[in-house]
Amino acid sequence: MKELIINEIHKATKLNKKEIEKLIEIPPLEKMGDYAFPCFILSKQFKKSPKLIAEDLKKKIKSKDFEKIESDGPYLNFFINKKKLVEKILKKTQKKDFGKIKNKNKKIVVEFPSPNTNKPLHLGHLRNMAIGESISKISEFIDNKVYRINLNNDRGIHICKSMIAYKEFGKNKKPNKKSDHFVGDFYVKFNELVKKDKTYETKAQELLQKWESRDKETINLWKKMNMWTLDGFKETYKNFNIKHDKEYFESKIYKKGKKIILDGLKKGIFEKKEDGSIFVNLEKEKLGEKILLRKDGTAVYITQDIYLAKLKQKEFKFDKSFYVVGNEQEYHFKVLFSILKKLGFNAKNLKHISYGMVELPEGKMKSREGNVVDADNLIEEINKMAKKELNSRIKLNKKELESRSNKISLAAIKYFLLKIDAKKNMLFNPKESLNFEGDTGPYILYSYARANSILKKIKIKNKQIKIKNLHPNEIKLAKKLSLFPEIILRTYKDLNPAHIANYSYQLAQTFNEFYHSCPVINSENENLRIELVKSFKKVLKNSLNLLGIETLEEM
RNA sequence: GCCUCGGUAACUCAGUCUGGAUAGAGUGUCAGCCUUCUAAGCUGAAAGUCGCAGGUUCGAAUCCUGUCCGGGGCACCA
Repeated sequence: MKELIINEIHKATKLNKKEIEKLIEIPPLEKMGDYAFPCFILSKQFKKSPKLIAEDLKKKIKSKDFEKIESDGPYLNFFINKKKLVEKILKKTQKKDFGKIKNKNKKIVVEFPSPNTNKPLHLGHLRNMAIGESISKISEFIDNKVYRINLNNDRGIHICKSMIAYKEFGKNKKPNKKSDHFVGDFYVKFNELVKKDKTYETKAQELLQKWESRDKETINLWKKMNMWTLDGFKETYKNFNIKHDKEYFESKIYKKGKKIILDGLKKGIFEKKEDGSIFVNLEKEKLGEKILLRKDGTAVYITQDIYLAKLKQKEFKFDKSFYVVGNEQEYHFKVLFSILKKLGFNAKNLKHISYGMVELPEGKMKSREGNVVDADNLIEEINKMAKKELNSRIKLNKKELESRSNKISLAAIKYFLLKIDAKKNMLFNPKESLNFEGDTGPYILYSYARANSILKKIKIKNKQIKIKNLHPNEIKLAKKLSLFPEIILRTYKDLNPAHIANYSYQLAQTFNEFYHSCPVINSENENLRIELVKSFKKVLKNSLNLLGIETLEEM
């Protein structure tokens, strides 16, 4: 359709086709037509006002392929045959691979959420996981092979802090609650202790040294507490529907990478200071100098990340590697990628998927002080809300209630976390953030269930579609459906799931308008509407799937 | 100080990449709609100096410059 318009304008104006394509736009209002060509650009060439040009063009272009062409001020508006359009869209949307971008066939590693193992996961991790999972799903949709991996930050001073508090107050107790929460309580406890008595800071440092010298008692406690935390994480991942293909542990790799640095030194990529420490000069990249090996020869954090990048390359032979990590580490990744580039790595294939913090009305979340929105508690709370809603409308057996409330609550949380542009900080107001009405996950699920409900009630009839008069909301729905591929393209380009989230909502909203204005069963356009509903279900299910959200046939 | 990301309705956010017609949603407020496919819904109303000031352009929320406010970063921490 668009090609036709381009050709006609080309014939009439001699503008080159690519330029015309760029100029053509979709008018803001339905009554202004389906496509518009703004004529401002021609006013110099023809030495006439754009308004007159639009009128002239209208006379010149007389194509039977359009319903009508109108000049509206400086715009030339094209009205295309709606019946043909809707038929075309239906055909397209019902193809199996609608929206897919094929033959990419790349291997992609996605790393998330890489938690510290001294406290349970919080809302920030949920945002991380929602984004990580969605990016993975989108990559898979583009026909890539995706490996989800996780790097556990299971050593270091923060771990020792929880350990100190446990030694002091734990009395060798075993967890009497979800085990990662049990460990996290000691982390909070430590920070209370340190406020009163600064020597605890030193004690933690000493414990870290003991740990590094492989002191048996320390290692055993560390193993025990880490296991508790990791067990807890496993349960949270499961509840949030996250699975990893591989887990890495910082404790196993933190000393590695030394050889890479020494080789780099030999090749002159890195430099040595007088005190013996090795650093990289990134002044050219405006990133300053970065130490890679301490003067005593030990590795720093970035050293292991250099090693891990190489290890991942060896193990997965990836074409692309995504790091889903908060925006406070943007500098770290800039430095990391620059170093890897110097080492001959194809750094273009590495990408930090940066996202903003989740803030509370009172400000930043602080695990240290315990004022965080805990991941498990939140999931449970929202689940309760969903159950209450369900119980108020319908009687269900326990299993079905569990299954539905589970999907609804996860949809609510994931949609809430994904609908906001990943790079932006977002606000979580516990009192009002997660309701089930309006721009929410449950609203979208509801529209899907309604669509299903229609299809359940139809009797099978002849499939031939005869379109009588089209209702504006039928056209609107069809047009919205047809946008799916470009949304996918944009999402993949920006690696930002928010585009799909917003599209899903708009699609659901458009469907609900259609639902109210266009009864399906026994209507004049019944067969057409059935096909529209089918397409809607298909496209919405795909969209939600890309957000890691499961649909419900009934709600 | 330097780097970076934000600032759009009372609140939470789209729209900025790729400039275009009357700047859109949701929440909240107010007013309607359930003997008809699920009211977690729909319709309507009120609500906006698009932080501010310049510039580019026929045209700027969108591009450029400056500036103010807020977040984050600039470790031989992780």
